Amino acid sequence: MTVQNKKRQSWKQDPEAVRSDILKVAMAEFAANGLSGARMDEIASKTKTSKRMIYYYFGDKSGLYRQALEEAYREVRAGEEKLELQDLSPVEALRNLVEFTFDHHSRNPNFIRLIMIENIHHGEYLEYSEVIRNLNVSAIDKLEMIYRRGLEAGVFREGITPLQLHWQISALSFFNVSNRATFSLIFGDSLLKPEGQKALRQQVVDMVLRFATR
Amino acid sequence: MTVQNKKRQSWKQDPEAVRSDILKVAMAEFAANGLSGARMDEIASKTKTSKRMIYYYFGDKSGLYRQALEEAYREVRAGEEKLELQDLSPVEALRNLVEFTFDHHSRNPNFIRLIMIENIHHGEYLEYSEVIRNLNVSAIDKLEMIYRRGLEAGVFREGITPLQLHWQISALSFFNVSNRATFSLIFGDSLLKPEGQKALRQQVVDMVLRFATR
Amino acid sequence: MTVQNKKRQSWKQDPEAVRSDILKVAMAEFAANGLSGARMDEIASKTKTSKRMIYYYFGDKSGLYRQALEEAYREVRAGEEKLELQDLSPVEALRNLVEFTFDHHSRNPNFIRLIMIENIHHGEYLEYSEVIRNLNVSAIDKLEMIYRRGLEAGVFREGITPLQLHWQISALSFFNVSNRATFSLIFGDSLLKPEGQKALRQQVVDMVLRFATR
Amino acid sequence: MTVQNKKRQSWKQDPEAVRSDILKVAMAEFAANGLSGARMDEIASKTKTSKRMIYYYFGDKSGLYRQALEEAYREVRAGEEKLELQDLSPVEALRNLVEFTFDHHSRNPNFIRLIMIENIHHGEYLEYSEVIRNLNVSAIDKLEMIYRRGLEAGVFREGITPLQLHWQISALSFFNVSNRATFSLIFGDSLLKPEGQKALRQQVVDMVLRFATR
DNA sequence: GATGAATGAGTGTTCATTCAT
DNA sequence: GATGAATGAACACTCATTCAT
Repeated sequence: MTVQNKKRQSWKQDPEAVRSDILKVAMAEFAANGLSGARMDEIASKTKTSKRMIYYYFGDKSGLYRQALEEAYREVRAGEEKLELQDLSPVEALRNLVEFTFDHHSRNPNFIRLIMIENIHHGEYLEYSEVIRNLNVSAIDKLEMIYRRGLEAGVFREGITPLQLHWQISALSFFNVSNRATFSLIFGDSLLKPEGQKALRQQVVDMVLRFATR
Repeated sequence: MTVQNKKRQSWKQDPEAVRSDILKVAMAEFAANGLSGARMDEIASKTKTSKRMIYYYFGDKSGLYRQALEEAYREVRAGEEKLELQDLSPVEALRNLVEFTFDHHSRNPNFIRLIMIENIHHGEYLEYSEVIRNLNVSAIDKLEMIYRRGLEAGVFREGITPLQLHWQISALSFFNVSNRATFSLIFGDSLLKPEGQKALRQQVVDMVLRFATR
Repeated sequence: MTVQNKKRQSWKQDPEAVRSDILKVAMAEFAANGLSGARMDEIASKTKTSKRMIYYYFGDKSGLYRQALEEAYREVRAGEEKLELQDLSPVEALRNLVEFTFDHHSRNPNFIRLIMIENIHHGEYLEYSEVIRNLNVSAIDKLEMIYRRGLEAGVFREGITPLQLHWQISALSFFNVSNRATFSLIFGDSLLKPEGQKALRQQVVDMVLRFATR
Repeated sequence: MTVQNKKRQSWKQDPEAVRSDILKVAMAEFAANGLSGARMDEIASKTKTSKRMIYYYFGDKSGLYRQALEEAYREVRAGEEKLELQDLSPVEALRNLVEFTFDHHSRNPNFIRLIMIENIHHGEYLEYSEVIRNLNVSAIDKLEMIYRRGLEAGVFREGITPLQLHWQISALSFFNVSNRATFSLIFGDSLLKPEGQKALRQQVVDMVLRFATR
């Protein structure tokens, strides 16, 4: 029995594993090279299965890309679900949420890159995906609750919406990953080093708290 | 005389105009489709000249992309030069700078998109461009001066570097353009409408000022 | 069923036949026009398959050229293997080898032309081919044996190496094909006509034997 | 006055120098890269003048190539004219002629390469050149005289024509240069080193003399 | 379900040559 | 005569996708 046969056999009769293997590879390739930059041959060769299976399961390149994007959202949001904030004071809950978001984005650069790529494509693939929109309300729900509790406790000021707060936290956390390449080329990598990141993180938290509190 | 002749004749022997025409088209095409997504044929057809001339002046696709990116930086930085802040109080100067950056990014989505694309490519084309790095110190210089004056006047707090301040202003202004597609698909377009943008702009200014002042 | 379908179907799923068909065409085209002179489109159109398959099997033009060159060497050396000399006296064996070489080169002008072309390219494609170097020792081996036997029998003189002998036989046999065009243009085609060739062949044999014998 | 102006001025009003400069560059480029391999831009840039002048003087690429080939023949034949053989014995004269031819080819590899290239092109450019055919009779004339004197003196044997003798001398001298690349790749460079060349030269002379003499 | 072979439309690039000044 | 700019046809090569077994 050849090596190829072995490889083939180990995946036989487990379609879900095949799908998942392909998706994992596709996410990495699309994140690394963009939609038009990624190569189907390259994706196939890094897969445990064959090109035929990609088309079998995902239809075409667009389909694969869209599902890779959905999978990326799913994974990231699954991570967010674990965050427990209800037992904290509003200020502490907000602090935790900001820190978590900052760290989370930082640890998932491929996710950030996929979102960048999707924005380059004007969100046209996200548009046809019913899966994704549902995944994102939770982020707002959490903020909604924290903000309401903070208002009631008199520690947050009025005139801010949870969506705006989410926008600001996202902006500061997203940019930290998305623009690393150009920013460090122009201004050096001092902000990318551990100490630089630690300071930025601290300031981002500080910034949001100062903004939200009275 | 055919249409082609007309087109040809009107540009003959004006190399700078030809170069500039090509660059303008290339910036738009690369911004719209990315590096691998953009088509040389498409760029050429939107040009007043021919594909052959693109190669004559820019060598290859990478060369055209790199110079389009450089040109984008040049144009944007040229806009920034006009900002006059020295006669304003530190707080007003900072407010003006933030407002200007926010508006400027908002008015130049193609510039933002080119930077996103370059980040997707890990900054590898910016890396070989000596032109660009020099263009960006002015942004920091302005902040340096404002921050120092604010410190001396006792209105700004210590422990912040101009580079960090620049990072934060950039993050909030950049994200507002870069992530419009995905953000509005997920959370609706309320923040993109004129009132939404007006509020965000106000909050970004507020955020930075609260962060920098005592 | 269209002509294209017919053509396609008859070759489907027989990779070795496809490869071989391409190589045969490529050898002829490169021999006729040189490396830069040959056209991939022309090669493809003379093939039973498509241009795309050439790239599938051979990578690029250089790869096709290199493998065509290798194949040419292989075919020619395969022909040489059939030569049986061990039962002949040293003089007769040498005579046979010279005659064979002269005739063989004469019957394989495309092989000669490919070698000319490769020399024009400074042997740079042969350099990266491990295949070829191994194919050529047999020619020397044969001469080695003949020469040694001739020395022992006292019919050959000392002071000649098999490699030198091979060089001389090759020179006279190679030039006869390689320089036909210019030589006949300048001096007429008397040496190319059957009688001219017969005389030259006789003289080449004579020359080598006089040189090698006491 | 710019450097370019200077360059231009120095050649003004000297068309023959311009022609000659172009031809020299063209010979080298065609010899190095072949007819289709050579680039008009490359030739022009190595010239002291411009591309326009090449087309002005030589019409097109073919014309330039043909005249470069003619010039190469002219230069080489001019060298041969200097050979004085009438005061030598027939055997010494023949020895000198062989040695001279061997050395001459060895010292003019570009000439050899141009002839190889022209043979690759089936001599089609030489065909249209009246210049060249006249240049080559002298080589035969010399041999004619030597051979006749040798016959009369009883030192050369009958049954050989001067053209055949020229063919043999040419073959051995030409191959020594033309096939260096492939021969040394396959069999090592021992025959190309000074000692190897010295021995070959000696053997070529030996070979021709043994062949021609009784 | 699995694999290498096959496809055609397109994609970036190059070349000899000519034009305008 | 001299020069940089311009041209279009051709050229090598690539890609997502499908077929045969």
